[in-house]
Amino acid sequence: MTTSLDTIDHKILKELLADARLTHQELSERIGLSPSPCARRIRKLEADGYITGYSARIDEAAMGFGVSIFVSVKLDQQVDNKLVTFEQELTKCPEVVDCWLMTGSFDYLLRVAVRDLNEYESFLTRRLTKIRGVASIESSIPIRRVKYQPARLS
Amino acid sequence: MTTSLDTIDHKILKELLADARLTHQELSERIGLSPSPCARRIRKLEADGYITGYSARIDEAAMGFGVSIFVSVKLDQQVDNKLVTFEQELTKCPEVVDCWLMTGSFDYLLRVAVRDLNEYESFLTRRLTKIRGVASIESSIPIRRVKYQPARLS
DNA sequence: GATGAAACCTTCACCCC
DNA sequence: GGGGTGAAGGTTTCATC
Repeated sequence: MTTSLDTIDHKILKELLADARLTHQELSERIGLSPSPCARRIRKLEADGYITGYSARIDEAAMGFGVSIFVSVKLDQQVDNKLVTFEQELTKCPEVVDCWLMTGSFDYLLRVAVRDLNEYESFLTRRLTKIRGVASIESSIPIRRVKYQPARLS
Repeated sequence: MTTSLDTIDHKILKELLADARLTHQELSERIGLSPSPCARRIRKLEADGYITGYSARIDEAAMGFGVSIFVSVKLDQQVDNKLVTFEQELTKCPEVVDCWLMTGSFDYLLRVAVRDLNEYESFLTRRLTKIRGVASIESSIPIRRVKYQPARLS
């Protein structure tokens, strides 16, 4: 099923990462191939799981959610049902855009996107601290995103 | 230029966040509109900066970069040229997929995507610690991504 | 916001190396 | 195995209502 990727596949991924709405024709011109093998390769990259979908890039600030906060969360116990409860509740929160289960001194690292610090306060007091098992919370405020790639390619 | 978004615009953004390659026809069926006003609204959302582009979602693990590490970096001084140097060097590193300038006890928060911990070690020793002004580094290893949305919509 | 026609793109069978 | 060609069908676009 899955063979390893060659140079052309890498070029296709790079172009589609930059612009997913490229037509097969334009893509084929950029990588120096005709449209039909191009389309075949894209289908294979999708079937093999290299490409999992396509997303619009949406400007969070334009949407009114220009403030991001990183939140480190510690639970009182790392037992399975506490983790499950926390994750279920958290998945429901639209403010939480990214969440990782961590090793080390904290259990979860979250990125929360909010309108302003008032909205963050109500998220903290009404939602996050209300989840059973949450022992402590530490907030870190970023100034600016310096670099962002949705995924590493090379 | 920018008027606020109505329900239909929100539906369009939601659908394009989930699948950026939807045709205008299919999108119009899902939101209950005909294709051409649908296309007009998309162009307006792009022109007004709500949609900044379209990306393929690429599976980092499939690409061989299945290990993510969060790295907190502190510089010896927060003077402007140290920040500029650090950011320039960092932008060149393919391993660094996400980087934020932070307030508080650390200066930068990075997410690094690597093949394995050996590659991470060589990134640390050969690249990150070689950048002038880096005073200290703390690595945190995630187990699993619990939730991920490229952007908050509501 | 809808309609319809022209231009464009995708797709597939088929051919080639 | 992979890349190219051309024709059929579908999609986008634009003027128009």
